[in-house]
Amino acid sequence: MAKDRKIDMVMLGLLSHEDLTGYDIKKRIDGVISFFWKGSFGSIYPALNDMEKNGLIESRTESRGAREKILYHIMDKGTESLKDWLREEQVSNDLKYETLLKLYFGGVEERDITLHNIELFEEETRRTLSVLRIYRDNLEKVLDDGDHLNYYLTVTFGIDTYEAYLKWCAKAKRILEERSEHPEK
Amino acid sequence: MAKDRKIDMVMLGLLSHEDLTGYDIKKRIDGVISFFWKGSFGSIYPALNDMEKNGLIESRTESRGAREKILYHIMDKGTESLKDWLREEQVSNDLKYETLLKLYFGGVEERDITLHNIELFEEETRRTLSVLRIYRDNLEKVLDDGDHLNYYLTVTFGIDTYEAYLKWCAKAKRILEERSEHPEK
DNA sequence: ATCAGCATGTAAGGCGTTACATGATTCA
DNA sequence: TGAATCATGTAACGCCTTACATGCTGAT
Repeated sequence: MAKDRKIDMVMLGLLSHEDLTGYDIKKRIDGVISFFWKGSFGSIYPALNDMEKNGLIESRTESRGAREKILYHIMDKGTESLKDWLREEQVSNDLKYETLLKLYFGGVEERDITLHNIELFEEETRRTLSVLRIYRDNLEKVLDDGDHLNYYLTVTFGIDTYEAYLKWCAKAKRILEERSEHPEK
Repeated sequence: MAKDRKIDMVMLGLLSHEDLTGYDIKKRIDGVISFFWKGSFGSIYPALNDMEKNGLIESRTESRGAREKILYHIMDKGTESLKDWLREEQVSNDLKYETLLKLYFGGVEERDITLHNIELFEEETRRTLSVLRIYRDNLEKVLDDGDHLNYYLTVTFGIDTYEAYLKWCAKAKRILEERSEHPEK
């Protein structure tokens, strides 16, 4: 029955640094975090309400003109909950690579299709990689701050794995092309 | 409203080679496939029924003694559906790395915790890697067959990225340890 | 005999997405 | 004045997991 909603941890993590609105949280998640975790308004707002009911966070309303916004602040119980999660041994890295599914079952179609799908993946990887490198360059300047080191390591994880993806793409394309030119009987 | 249940494609992909029971499918998914896609009985059996209703697959009952098993066979409509999916440009690679979430927000806890979490990830990666290498060694012997090439490329993707993970782990641990010994005030 | 593995399912519930609904503000 | 962005939410629905329920078979 253990509640297992990781979006709560994402939000507590963000709120441990500053007070934010649901909308702010969404924007933050759409940044670097989206590389390894995603979240929509439909999951953010209900989760914020739940967490407030459970005393993990607290809200206050601020108005600028007629417009109101709801800022959330983390409570001690929220910080504890975040720390407990960090200390849990068990993690689930749930990876759903549709690209690999298509690669694995690509044998039912012509080899060109597989090649094309790899190229699509390659382009997408290249795009993400260039974004991650910008994040890294910015983080490198402020590595002295404790939190920034964590951010930096996370971003380099992304860069290193995406570079490995690109190397694999080159190799896979070469193998597929070789086999197309010199098909075994 | 487009049905987007990828487990259908996994099952059609498996059934495109041989007739299988739901139980067989589960076993296959728990093999190499589990590295990039997962499936439980609770998702497999209902999906098989849906696909039969939609004419993508067909079932027949075989009995051995008093025991019955339901074997599924792919129909032309199923093969077409599989091929259409392979030709679709749009893919979603949905990666949820809880490890990276903990790394990113690890700044609220002591550095030891982050280090420990990296070590847990490293061990897990090492375990998976050794399994993937066994798959690769077996596939290398039968590369002449068309489908095996696809399986081989998929497995090498896993190996290459997992090796990159390990390299990153070593680097990250070194950086964290350096910073702990010579902390910047 | 007993236990692991074969074999098929259902029920409850959690998590999440997309689309919808609403309205204010800012900037070109 | 119109579009983009700020801002908060709900409703419907889809997908999946876990746990439960059941019973056969083969090997030790």
